[in-house]
Amino acid sequence: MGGSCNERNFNDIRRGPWTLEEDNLLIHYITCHGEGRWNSLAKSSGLKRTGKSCRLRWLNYLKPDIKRGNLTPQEQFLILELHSKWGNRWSKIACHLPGRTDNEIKNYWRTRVQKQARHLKIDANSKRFVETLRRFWMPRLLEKVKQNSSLSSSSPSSSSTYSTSTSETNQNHLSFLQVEQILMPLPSSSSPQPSEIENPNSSSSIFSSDSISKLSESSNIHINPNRDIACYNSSLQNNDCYHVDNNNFDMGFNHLDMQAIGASDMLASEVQVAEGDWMNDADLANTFWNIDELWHFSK
DNA sequence: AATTTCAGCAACCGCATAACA
DNA sequence: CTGTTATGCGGTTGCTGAAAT
Repeated sequence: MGGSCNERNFNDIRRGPWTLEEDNLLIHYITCHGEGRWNSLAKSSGLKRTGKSCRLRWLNYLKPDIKRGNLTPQEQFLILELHSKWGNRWSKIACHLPGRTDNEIKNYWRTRVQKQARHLKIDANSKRFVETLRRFWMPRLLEKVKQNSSLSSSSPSSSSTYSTSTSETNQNHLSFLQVEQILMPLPSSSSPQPSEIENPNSSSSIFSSDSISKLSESSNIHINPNRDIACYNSSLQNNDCYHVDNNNFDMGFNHLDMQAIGASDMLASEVQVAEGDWMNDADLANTFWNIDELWHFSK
């Protein structure tokens, strides 16, 4: 184990950021010989890097199908949902987001999602936080998907967005309808059922076990409009404070007016139904106000 | 304008496990 | 079966650039 350092003088091993020359060397070598056998690749290619380092650079940065740029709302939605199912199984989650690496998803979770949890003063791995995401953040992301979808469909230049599966840029730009299609009807009580949770340490999922792969694969499923989305959209229509920034797919939380949410009886009651334990907590109001702070702290 | 702080991301490290001799 | 090597995964670190002071 860890033979690379034993076999080569430690001083010969380069560390830190990769140079353009190193990248080109690695790309050229893999183009000619294929990937894999990383230790021998590292030696044969002339790179003064460990096999591990070469593998990581290739998989996380140089591989041709790697997608760059901000995560789309669809991708963010998938991450949140899959994480609620599987926890920190980054590579497993990444399997459902073509072109995204486990490292990227992990970074997204740590820098964006956990930041929100910190501001809310909620443990990011807690059921409570997952419920908050489920009630406010994920509907918000779906709303963005919807907005994005309607924009795309109304724009002649992007009319082929969802039919061009080979387009790297648009691979994950599912329409709102497609996202909506994977949503399953909520059970009468939206509290998590133990049988629905693959990871006993994780929290609830509002989706069936295969709905996520359906989302990522964009397959044909009957439409089951989600009650949360409907309620949420309804609340949005009644409040001008909410706005959508279609050019910024970063956390929707940043722009939500939580005073509006806090004033929404519908939302509050929905949450209480869903999560009686913590929402009966006398801290309910404070929680909302903490979320309110969040908007102003974030970004 | 200079300095400090902070967020985001690329890269590294240790461990687990698969593959192989 | 056992030991060794290769690979993959998840946690952590540290660099860089932007924002704040």
